[in-house]
Amino acid sequence: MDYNFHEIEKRWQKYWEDNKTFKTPEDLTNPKKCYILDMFPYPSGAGLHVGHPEGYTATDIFSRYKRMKGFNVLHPMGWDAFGLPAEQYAIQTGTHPSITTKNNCDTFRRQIKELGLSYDWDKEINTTDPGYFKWTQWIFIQLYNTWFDDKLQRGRPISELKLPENIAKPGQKEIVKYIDSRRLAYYDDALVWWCPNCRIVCANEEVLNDCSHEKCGNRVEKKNLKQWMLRIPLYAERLLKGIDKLDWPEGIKDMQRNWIGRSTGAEVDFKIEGLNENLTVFTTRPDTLFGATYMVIAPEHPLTDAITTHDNKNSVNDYIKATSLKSDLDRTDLAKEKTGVFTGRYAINPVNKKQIPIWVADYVLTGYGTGAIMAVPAHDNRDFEFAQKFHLPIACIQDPDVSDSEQKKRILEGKECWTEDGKYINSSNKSTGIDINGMNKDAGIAHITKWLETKNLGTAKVNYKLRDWLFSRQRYWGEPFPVIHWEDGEITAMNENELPLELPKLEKYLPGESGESPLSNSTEWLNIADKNGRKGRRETNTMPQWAGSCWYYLRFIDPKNDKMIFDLAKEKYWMPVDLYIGGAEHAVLHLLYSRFWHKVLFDLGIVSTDEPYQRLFNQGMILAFAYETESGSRVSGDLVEEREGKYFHKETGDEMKQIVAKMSKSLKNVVNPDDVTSKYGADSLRLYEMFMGPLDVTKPWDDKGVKGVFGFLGRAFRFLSNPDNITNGEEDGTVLKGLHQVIKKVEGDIENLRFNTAISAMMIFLNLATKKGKVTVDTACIFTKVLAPFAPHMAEELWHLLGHNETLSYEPWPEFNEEFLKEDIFDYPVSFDGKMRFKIELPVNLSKEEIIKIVLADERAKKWIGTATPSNIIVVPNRIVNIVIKN
RNA sequence: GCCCGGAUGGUGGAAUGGUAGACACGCAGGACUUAAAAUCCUGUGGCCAUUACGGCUGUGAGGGUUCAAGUCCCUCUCCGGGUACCA
Repeated sequence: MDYNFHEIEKRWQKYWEDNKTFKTPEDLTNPKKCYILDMFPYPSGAGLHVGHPEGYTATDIFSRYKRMKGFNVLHPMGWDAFGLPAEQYAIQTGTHPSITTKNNCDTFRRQIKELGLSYDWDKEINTTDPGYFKWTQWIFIQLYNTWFDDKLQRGRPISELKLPENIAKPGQKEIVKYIDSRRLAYYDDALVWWCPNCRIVCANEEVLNDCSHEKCGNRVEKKNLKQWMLRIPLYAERLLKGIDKLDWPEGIKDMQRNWIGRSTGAEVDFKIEGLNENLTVFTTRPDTLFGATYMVIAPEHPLTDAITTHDNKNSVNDYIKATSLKSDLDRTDLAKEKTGVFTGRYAINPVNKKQIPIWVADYVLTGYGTGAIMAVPAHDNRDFEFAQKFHLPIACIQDPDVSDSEQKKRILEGKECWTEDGKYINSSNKSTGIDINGMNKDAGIAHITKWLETKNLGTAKVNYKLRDWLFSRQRYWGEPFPVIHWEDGEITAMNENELPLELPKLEKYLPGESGESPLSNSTEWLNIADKNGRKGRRETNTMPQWAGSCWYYLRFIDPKNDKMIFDLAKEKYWMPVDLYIGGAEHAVLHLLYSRFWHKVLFDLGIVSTDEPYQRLFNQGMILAFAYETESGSRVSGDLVEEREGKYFHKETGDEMKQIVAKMSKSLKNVVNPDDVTSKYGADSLRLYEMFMGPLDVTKPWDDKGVKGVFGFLGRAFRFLSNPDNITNGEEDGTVLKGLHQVIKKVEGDIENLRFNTAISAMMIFLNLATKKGKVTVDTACIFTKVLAPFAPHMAEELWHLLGHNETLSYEPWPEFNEEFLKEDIFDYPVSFDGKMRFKIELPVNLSKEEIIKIVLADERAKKWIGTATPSNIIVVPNRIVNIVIKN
């Protein structure tokens, strides 16, 4: 029978839909549950990309396999549908983003259904649906009403926050200020990039190196806007510790650890000459205080103005202005030369009372530590570079552990920087009574930190790179904040029963005059009054796209619940997510934000687990072939033709080099899954994407490769659908062995997400079976079940042809029998000095001595040994024999 | 600069420290066909032989550990991704 995939796939997709085959079980008593989650897509206007089905197929195989293993499976899909493109389309055409979004979701849903993915469509969610974002807003209110108890290391309701006496006395204003300073969500000024031409706030990535806006080319500037911020650093320690328990790729765990960036050190107070203020720095190397020869503060440091002396005001102000125009990329480029200006003022180094100058430089950032550093040029590369440029003193205080005497001399003279360990020198002072000379780094750090603490000059301190999360956007197409700004300055969160706060319909989607979002144009929506006539204004910022994706996995559990965020019993049953697959681009931001929200919800008793995603896997990007000329310029794919394995430019005739690059419109190398399914079918697309290589590596798409798996599916179908090939009675020994090998291999590979080798094992079995020409009904049924998670449409069809009336989606997964896998004979490779020379078949149960005896008696062994005497013979049972001759 | 990956035939890739190149693509030859497509069969890392189911060589480069290294360790080169000069 021909492999008519069009007909087969259509029929079974309809069957699954009509019968709701993949409906999530309601029975919560089955102890075996598996929650399998994809990173839900942003439904872009371009439709599905071949990158989407890669992860979706992987989770689908896993889901189908787990159902056959008797698990209750939750496998949902939805849309992360707030976002910029729909808003920009609205600005251009006036089409409401909800219309664009709906159309895009319809396309995505159709395309996904055509891939035969076993989602429970009753669980579909959409982040732009008021029934969904009602609860996103609700979570925001929870964050707003939560503070972090440092002692207990957990979030607690704001009502449980005790007021210190000195706060309670002065009055209501002080109390509000104090409480606001402890909330996880707060409202404050923050700097953002602003394009005066487009009247719009720009993301970092939209700002080019020369500070121009990539869309219009005009110069952008920094602007202070009121923004909502989330205090994620309070959870830094919890987020860091939680990583250890997770079954995630080590590389991703490392990236999260580095992002949180815990470092231990000390805060040290420096007296400022002529000011009644201290300059506090954070340092990981308090041991190098004796080498601190100057200080640097960030241009934005709150004391910059006070510190700068009259004579230096102009140069410092000019410098601050210049810095504000630099892009982050510019400022953080290490290759760029260091810049800075002297403030005219000095601080006093607490360990030796020496006067050291205070400079302003943009290599010190205001967001990290205290925004000020003590500079130790002899032992820090950046400080060294800066000191050399501005001729600041360099004092070496460590005798370096180097053998090269020339290098040692240079370091001791302050002509080279030394950042490794060494015994301290020049590190004692009689008046302060401190002496660490002769000590090594660890002892030095401990000693000085203790000294600072006893003298009240500093404290041991843990610092994190993780910064407060800027949580608002000046956009229309996002979740409105459920808060009201009252005319008297009070900010209140809306009541739960007033949610959701929906977006108003607008005539125009252009942003407001002063950088406010388009929502500021909707006066009717914007202005409200309370029952006492107090006037208030709604928040015009909206939430970032992260908001909806931070918690969507929770809503999938109970998406239609309009009374609660979800049913608690259902949450308890399904959480945590057992397998989460998506792109590595979310390694830090989404996954960290989401863990943060989850931990807050856990602290508030809303969710039952401390972590949301137990097992995570990142799929690799799918690239495509592209072509470039000898000089390296890339050429659109439709201008290139292949002749005899080489590639030529259609117009110039030049030979082109085939390279691998990201799919892009400009290279015309985007592969559309619809084209593949119409030509080869969904099962072939699924199988190819899994057969291309390991799931986690980036790999190039090759249309020719689809033919390979298409051929395999065709052979399998033609062989198994032909009754002449299916027999009754006993199965042949080699076929039976091959069958149990493939069951075992596929099972292990699915558990470890190694689908490429699982597919190759199935190919090997099919090659074996077709060579034999006949298999029994049992064998055919078992192989069909093994194939089912990968090529579900064809498997259902074969299952039906083999005489079954029900779907095989819930048929028990076949069990392999070790008995059939046992070997009597092993073909030993015999190697000499590690090089394999010949093979010899031996019974598996021979002793090492017997094996040596037989091997040495073999003519081929005699030839290789010659006149030499083997010095050693290694026998690894059922693996190898190695005869050592040399020496 | 720093962090995380990676480098194996013409191509995608396989290989618990134990036979390098499974499986597939491509290519070559053959069968079927008037022909082509489809399908099936055979071969296929390179070099030397082809009298031998012979030899030599081979996993980015160079060292090391080991009876044995694609795999472990060190140094280097190149490529991909991330990036916030983190004091």
